[in-house]
Amino acid sequence: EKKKKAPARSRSSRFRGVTKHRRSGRWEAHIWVRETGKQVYLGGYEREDHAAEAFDVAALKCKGSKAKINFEIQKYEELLKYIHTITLDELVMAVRRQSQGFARGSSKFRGVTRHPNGRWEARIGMPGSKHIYLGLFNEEQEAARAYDRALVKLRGGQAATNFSLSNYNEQLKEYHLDQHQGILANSTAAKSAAAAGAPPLVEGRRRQSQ
DNA sequence: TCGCGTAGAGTTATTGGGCA
DNA sequence: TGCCCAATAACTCTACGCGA
Repeated sequence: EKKKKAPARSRSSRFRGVTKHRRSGRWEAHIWVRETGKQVYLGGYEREDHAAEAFDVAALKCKGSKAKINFEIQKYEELLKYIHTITLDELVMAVRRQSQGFARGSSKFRGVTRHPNGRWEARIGMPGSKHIYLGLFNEEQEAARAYDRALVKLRGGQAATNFSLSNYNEQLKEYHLDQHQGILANSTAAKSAAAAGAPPLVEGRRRQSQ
């Protein structure tokens, strides 16, 4: 659980929905989506006005022509026709693709990077700037699948995989098994048994992991 | 060539100020 | 008072490069 204190706010940009990134110094656009109750990231930009435009487009999709935007609505007349034909998610992805941030990465898959030797390296990030190395692959897709499998094992249904989650039923089962065993291992009974020198409730699993 | 460490950047989650 | 939104901390991903 994160506990933070935010200092007194002062707007970093003259544009609505635009903020300056603390570390990179680049401009980012965000919008609050009432339907989901969540803030949506719209991408990182070199120019403040480009970020403002990204916000405007998303605001027009969310709130229609009544939205409070940074520029004149006439600027988006052509875009408005297109905006109505797609979902908010699609719009957000399209906007992000146009941001500089989306261009990072030599692979089109998450968790996959190109090694200097031309092969594809898969690795998965862990809290505390740690990473799990998953291996080198000749095919980009292979590396992406390796990443997906590892991610599903770690996060289950919450994993943001490259391919459909239905491809990873085995890993999902393993994840649920781990969750269940974790609950057992953390239970009061298990703790008191462990304190008394009793063997763990899930010995088979422990042996497997060693 | 492989495996890994690390810095820097992108993304998400959370907090709290401000306004209706 | 509650919601919207800006700010920012934390997390995650990727590029780069180095040693085995």
